[in-house]
Amino acid sequence: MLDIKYIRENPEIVRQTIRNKRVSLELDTLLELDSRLLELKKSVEAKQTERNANAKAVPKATPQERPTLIQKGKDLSEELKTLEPQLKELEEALKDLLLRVPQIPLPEVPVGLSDEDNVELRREGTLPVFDFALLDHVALLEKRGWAEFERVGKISGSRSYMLRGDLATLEMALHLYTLQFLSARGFTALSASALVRPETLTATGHFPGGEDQVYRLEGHDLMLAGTAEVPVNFLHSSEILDLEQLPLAYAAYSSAFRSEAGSAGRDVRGLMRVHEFKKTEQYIICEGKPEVSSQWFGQILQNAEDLLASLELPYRILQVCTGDMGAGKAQMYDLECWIPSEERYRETHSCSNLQDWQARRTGIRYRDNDGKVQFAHTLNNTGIATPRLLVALVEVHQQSDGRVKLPAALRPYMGGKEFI
RNA sequence: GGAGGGUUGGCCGAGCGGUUGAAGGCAGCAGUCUUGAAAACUGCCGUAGGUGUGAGCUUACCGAGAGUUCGAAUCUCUCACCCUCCGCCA
Repeated sequence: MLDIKYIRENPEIVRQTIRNKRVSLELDTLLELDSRLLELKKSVEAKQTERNANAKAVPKATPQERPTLIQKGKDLSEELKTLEPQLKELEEALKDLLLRVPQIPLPEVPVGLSDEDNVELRREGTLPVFDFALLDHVALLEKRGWAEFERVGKISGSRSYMLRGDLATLEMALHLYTLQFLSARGFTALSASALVRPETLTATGHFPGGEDQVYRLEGHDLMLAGTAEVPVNFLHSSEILDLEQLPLAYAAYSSAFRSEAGSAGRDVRGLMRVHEFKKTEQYIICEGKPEVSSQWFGQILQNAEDLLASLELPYRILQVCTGDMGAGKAQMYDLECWIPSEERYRETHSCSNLQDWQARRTGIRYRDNDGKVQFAHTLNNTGIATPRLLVALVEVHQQSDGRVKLPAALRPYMGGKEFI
């Protein structure tokens, strides 16, 4: 959410952003609604002032004057009963539109229409060379008995899976490793539930717009979040924090649920795109200054890079363009890991700086050194998401005999084994 | 799932249908005193909006929403959450 005052004062910047981010929104409708609301509000408040003054006069009035005052109060109350709902309606309509106004991207963000316009910043790591016929992860997992795919269809339908044996423990090892890795860098580990109220998804910015991506529980006002960003963001909703409490850096492990509506036919096989996965997410709430959040952006990007490097996985970094970045984001980089069987990089991490866009929706504020209440900035980046990362891991580190060589960093978490 | 009790400002806590945006305390800020600090004393000290150069004026908000009333933190209803007991359960 942007400050309505900012929108009033900078309509052209906002208009341009709406265009660049390919958001469907009529800014003029919003501005017109805003001025109508302001006008109506003034007249309602005038009536309210009158009503309050009148009501205050009643107890002081003589018994003779009293009936007149009470009648006047009744009349005012009657008028307000028609005006107030109108006001409320306008307020809600304006809020609906305000929730759709995108965050202004940072100046360096490339303008573009789709993921094709994302800019590759660099590639890291060495691509593996195989002197044998490499297996894709599905073949490898089947060969090693590391997953259930077909049988699971009868349990949970398509895009579901079970990990078996060493791969099941490897998944947990990865998350434990990540949690400890981030804890060592000052993060607070969280094990979060993905079960959330709808308003938490509005607060993050997934709603309005992403409703069809989210599973909802029949008969309950609860949904299954697609990332721990959702519950963690709402942890501090409506709070006014002390400056000393910031930054809050969380490493949050949770299940993540995605309906994958609209991606039928894509990545239907294997572990690449599933309905339920496990993710350890980096989530930052920091002081609401661009230089502070930008520094954190660099830090959580670095954390992810260091994790991937320690897992000995080649990856590349993409600077995501305006058309592909999501309404709330001021800046976004994707990390993509090399998938040997596909001979291409696939997204495993998404690093975002929302600045105050999310904090405004959520009401995450703090008192600055002057005692003024400010909105915080929030950022998030994947730490590790499985099983997608397992795809890269087993494929890159596979051996000719079907074994997988574990990167040294993971061995302590896998009983010291070098191979599985 | 059943029964009961609760939800008030950063925290604790009072609150009769009218002069309460809310006593009192703590914390915080400023000042007096002091070489300095502490103590003591004095003052300030919720959020969001409108309006005004400004002091200020004004509106909303006492878990959320609706209602009764000239007037609601105070009364009624619905919901959410918290606590206690019972049941069930990992």
